[in-house]
Amino acid sequence: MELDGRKLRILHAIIDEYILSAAPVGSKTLSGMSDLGVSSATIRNEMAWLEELGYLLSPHTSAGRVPSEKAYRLYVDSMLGRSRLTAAELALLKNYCKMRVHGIEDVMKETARALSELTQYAAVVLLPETAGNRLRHVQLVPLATGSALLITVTDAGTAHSAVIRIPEDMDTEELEGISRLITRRYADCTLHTVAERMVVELGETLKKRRGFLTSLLRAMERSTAPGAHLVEMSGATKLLQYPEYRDAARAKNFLALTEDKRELYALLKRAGEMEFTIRIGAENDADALSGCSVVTAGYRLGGLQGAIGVIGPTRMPYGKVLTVLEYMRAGLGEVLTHFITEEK
Amino acid sequence: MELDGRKLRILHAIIDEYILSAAPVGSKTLSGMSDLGVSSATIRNEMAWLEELGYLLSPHTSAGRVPSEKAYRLYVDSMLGRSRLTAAELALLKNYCKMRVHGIEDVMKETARALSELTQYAAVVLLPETAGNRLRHVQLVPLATGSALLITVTDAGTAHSAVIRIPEDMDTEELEGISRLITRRYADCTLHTVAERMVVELGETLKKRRGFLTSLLRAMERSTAPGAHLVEMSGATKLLQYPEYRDAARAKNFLALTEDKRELYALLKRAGEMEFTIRIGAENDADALSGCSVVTAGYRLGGLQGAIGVIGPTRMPYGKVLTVLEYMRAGLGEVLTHFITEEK
DNA sequence: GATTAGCACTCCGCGTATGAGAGTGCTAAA
DNA sequence: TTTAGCACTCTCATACGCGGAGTGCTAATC
Repeated sequence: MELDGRKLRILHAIIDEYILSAAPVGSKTLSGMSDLGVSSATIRNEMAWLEELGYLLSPHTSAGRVPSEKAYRLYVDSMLGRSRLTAAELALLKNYCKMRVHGIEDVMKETARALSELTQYAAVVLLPETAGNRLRHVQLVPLATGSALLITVTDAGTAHSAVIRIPEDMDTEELEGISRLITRRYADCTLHTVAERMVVELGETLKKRRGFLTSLLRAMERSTAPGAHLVEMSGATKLLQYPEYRDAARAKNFLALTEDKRELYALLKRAGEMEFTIRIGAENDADALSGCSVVTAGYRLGGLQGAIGVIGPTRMPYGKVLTVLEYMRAGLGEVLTHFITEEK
Repeated sequence: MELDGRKLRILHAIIDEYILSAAPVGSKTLSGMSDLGVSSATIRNEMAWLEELGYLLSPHTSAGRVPSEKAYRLYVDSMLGRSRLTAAELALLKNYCKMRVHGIEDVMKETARALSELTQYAAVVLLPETAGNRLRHVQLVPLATGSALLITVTDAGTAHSAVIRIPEDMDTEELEGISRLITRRYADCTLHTVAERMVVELGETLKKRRGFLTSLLRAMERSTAPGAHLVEMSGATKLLQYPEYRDAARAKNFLALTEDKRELYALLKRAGEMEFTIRIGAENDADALSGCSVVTAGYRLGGLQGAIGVIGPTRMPYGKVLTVLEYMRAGLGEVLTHFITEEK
């Protein structure tokens, strides 16, 4: 059942070669290029074993062998060698770290772009969650009669806005007063606490506006709720350059992820709690990701918690991708410093 | 040089048929199905003429004929019949109009989604411009020491935020004071006016903070500047279902638009000033749009001005698409009512 | 003179055949 | 246990032939 050293070395060589060439690898090429020191016939015997054990697949009788998902799993679990970045890649990363920070959305977009550029795969970034976060500021700005813009700022450094209906007789002064009241009273409370207390507590002082407060709270919860807008994706079309996405149906299947990000959100949400995750092929339960691998790195900074990740074919230089993610996470940390509210 | 009535009718029939079938249409099929009342031989003669005049193309000797871009241009200029929407389509539109409005970004996303759903092509929506718009509110919220979140609300009903550096000794009170000062003084001024006057005028009262005011203004201009975030695109992958995008290279070329929206922005920017525009194939100067047609409808609501549009193959039921755009524009108007600040 | 029927011609697409190439599995020898 | 050799299998590229679809031209017809 166990794989002896030579079988492992052969499997390793096959995976490395296949990641490079995307073509089934045969016994002859293998004996020729790697330093295994055995003939092609021996390798053939071992390959037959490896296929028996489920680590290799033959597309057909006389093609070479292709690593199975089980093989990749073994590869990342035990055979993974970290890799170094080239000077060009380091330069790109350095450049990224020096970017001018405008808003957190820009940071996410830039991060996704850079990550995709570095890996040449699709990159995804999960914005820091706001659920457990604290309120910083609330502002109501009148728009038309009967409607106003509600802006909620959390300590994640993000502003969320929503249009809400307001009573017709509510003027600018009153809106300003309510804004100030909420901000004063609940600054630095978690959103959860605000949701629990606000209507009850302020409802007493503002008896007449109780109904309004309720709808205000609903709008606040809705606009700060984690959702699709928290996911940034970049470079999805880069995958079209790889042979595994030549098939139009499969490409379309994958690209559907770009249109509806809820699936991605669910994916990254879980991954955000881990240092690293590598999900290979069918290990992703999303249909659109069949035949894809997803590698993610979670980050946590102050109260912020999010994740960055890369999506590509299962044939992926996992070591390299992990290294890039590691560097990228560090870079993101640097960039995000400005956004984090001081710990008290 | 002129096309007599029969040539026109034949050309019209060819275009209609080609839009339906996506396959070159021959003289025999044409004489069989349409009510031209002439034999295939006559049609052949006319087709030879039409090809001579540049309205038809033959992929090869014995395929049928395909309409040229010149033919589509003639078609939309003079032969276009408006079409009716089906009950299902009207239902979809009605449903769209009843959507719950949260923020203007949601409106744009929803509009693009619905438009793409209705036409089965890629849809784009240009957010109302803010350039000529007026300031409603400015708010500075402290984040970490030395940084704050700047929020600018315009009368387009949108909030723009940006992280800025602030002097270390500036406290919450002062930030609040400056916010209030700017809001009081410049509410309902155009952003242009604010940019011209603010630093000079307030610089006098706040001598010590002149440098800060300058960087504040820069951040305000930057975050409210029209840019890529103003364009919403939906359903780009729908185009993959059409035979003209089977070619992977072409598909990739087109999908690049999803990644970098500046090109789209430029495209829609010009279109926003027109009631309708139809740009066929090479009439779009963007490379990514070769072989595509872009149909747009501009809208203007209160001070807001934007555009909605559809991108698809040149083989497109232009009449139908125009009708959908017309309805959609009306629907968008209804939905946007809440966002428009009252005229004074 | 315009229209049409007829026919030769062209080109594509498809199915079949064929051969080279690559890789395997098995057997027998080292 | 390893290796050399060989027959076998399967794919891929190329070639060939053939039917189908459509055209252009010519001659007959209205």
